[in-house]
Amino acid sequence: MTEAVALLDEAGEPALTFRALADRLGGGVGSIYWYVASKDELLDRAADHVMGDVLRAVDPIHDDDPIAEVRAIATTVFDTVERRPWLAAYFMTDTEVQPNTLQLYDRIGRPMLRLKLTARQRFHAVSAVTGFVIGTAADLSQRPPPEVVDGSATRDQYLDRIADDWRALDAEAFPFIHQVVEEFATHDDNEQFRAGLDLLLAGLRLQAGSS
Amino acid sequence: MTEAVALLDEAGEPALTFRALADRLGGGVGSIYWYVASKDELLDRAADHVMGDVLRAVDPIHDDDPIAEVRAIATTVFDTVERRPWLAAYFMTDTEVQPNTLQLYDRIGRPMLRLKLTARQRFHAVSAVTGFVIGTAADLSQRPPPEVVDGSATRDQYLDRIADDWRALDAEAFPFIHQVVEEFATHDDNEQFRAGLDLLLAGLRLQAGSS
DNA sequence: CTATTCTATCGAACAACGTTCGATCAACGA
DNA sequence: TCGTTGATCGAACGTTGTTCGATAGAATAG
Repeated sequence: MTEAVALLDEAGEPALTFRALADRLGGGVGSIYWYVASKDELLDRAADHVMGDVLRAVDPIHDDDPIAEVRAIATTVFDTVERRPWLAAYFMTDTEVQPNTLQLYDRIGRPMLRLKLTARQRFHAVSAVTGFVIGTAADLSQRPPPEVVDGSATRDQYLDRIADDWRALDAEAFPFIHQVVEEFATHDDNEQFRAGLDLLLAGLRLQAGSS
Repeated sequence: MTEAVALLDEAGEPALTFRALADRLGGGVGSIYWYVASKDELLDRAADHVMGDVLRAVDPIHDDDPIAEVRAIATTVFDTVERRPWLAAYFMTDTEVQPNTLQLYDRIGRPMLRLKLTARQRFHAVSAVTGFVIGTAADLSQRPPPEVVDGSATRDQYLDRIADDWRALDAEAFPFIHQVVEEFATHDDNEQFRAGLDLLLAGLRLQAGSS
């Protein structure tokens, strides 16, 4: 059932309509409502289904350095979410129908137990990591512009156009953008995520060291 | 025009429909389409309108310590976005119709110019901060559950119920959750955000110091 | 064996939404 | 006076999520 959902969102988020799903399953529209109560719950369950895969992919990860282990897990989560823009909005929205997500949350926090931190610090650290991973993924793989969807331009062309717009800005009114526009034009999403994550984890390491 | 929009989303996001907005403005439905091309653009512009307020609120902020200045700006942005769950999804989605957002982006990066970093490091740092702020705000002020919307339960009651569910989990299968559930039950969103932001900024300070 | 409940399916119908479109009207310059 | 332009309006269209009663087989009870 949710297998068919996972297949459908590979063809874009707004393509997942109750009627399209019913057709794909060879059933009626109303039947789906026997299994889920609403579309929100459908997407909650679909998101949790994906997190089940992440959970399995993350299972063998181990590192003697707790922070390195968190980093490896976070990177795996990011790679998965970044490929599925719809996922970010339904991550951890209803833990009652998302058991896999709950397990993943615990999995991220487990290495932190080996760090010398207070319970509160640990809670804040894990929340910060998940927030950063999901937030950055949502930010980077944001709703693609119409001209990319209809195929009249590639994603690279779109980004190049933005870079050109930025270059045309006044250097005195926008000193920072003026300086980093070339970085923006040549940036790589994954590298950008890892750089931010490393900043966060460096701060965490500092905190764990000076307890 | 967008003033009316800013008023309407105070009454919830899905309440902003073209018909409701037209009624509020005392005009026709079609008239709105003379000013905006689609609902996406309407929300893009509404988001940018709010960012204009943020920009003004942030203007007088100055601190000799660049990182402290970034912290103050980020906190202001967070406070604004957290109060408006719909905002996160439309932050920096189309800079062509969001001049204020573009200015704000530059404003966040400007103190970083005083840090000893490479252009690439600066770009990554600002992206990390904005991603963290927006992502965490979206995560914390996520779509409220139905029972809170219809007033049959308060937000605190809802969180208490989740905490109870978490307490009922097996301590061996969920060691981390078991340890932090009390922190979750008594947590404060703002404190949680600031703790994560401070981790991120501590990492940044480390990087700037060891250049 | 029969009657009754439960599980599961189905699609017509409803209300609400974003969007399109042609009609309309005032203002203005030629 | 006429045609052009800026601006407004609401009826209409297609799609969406959701509700509902009808239906039929399986299981269970008497």
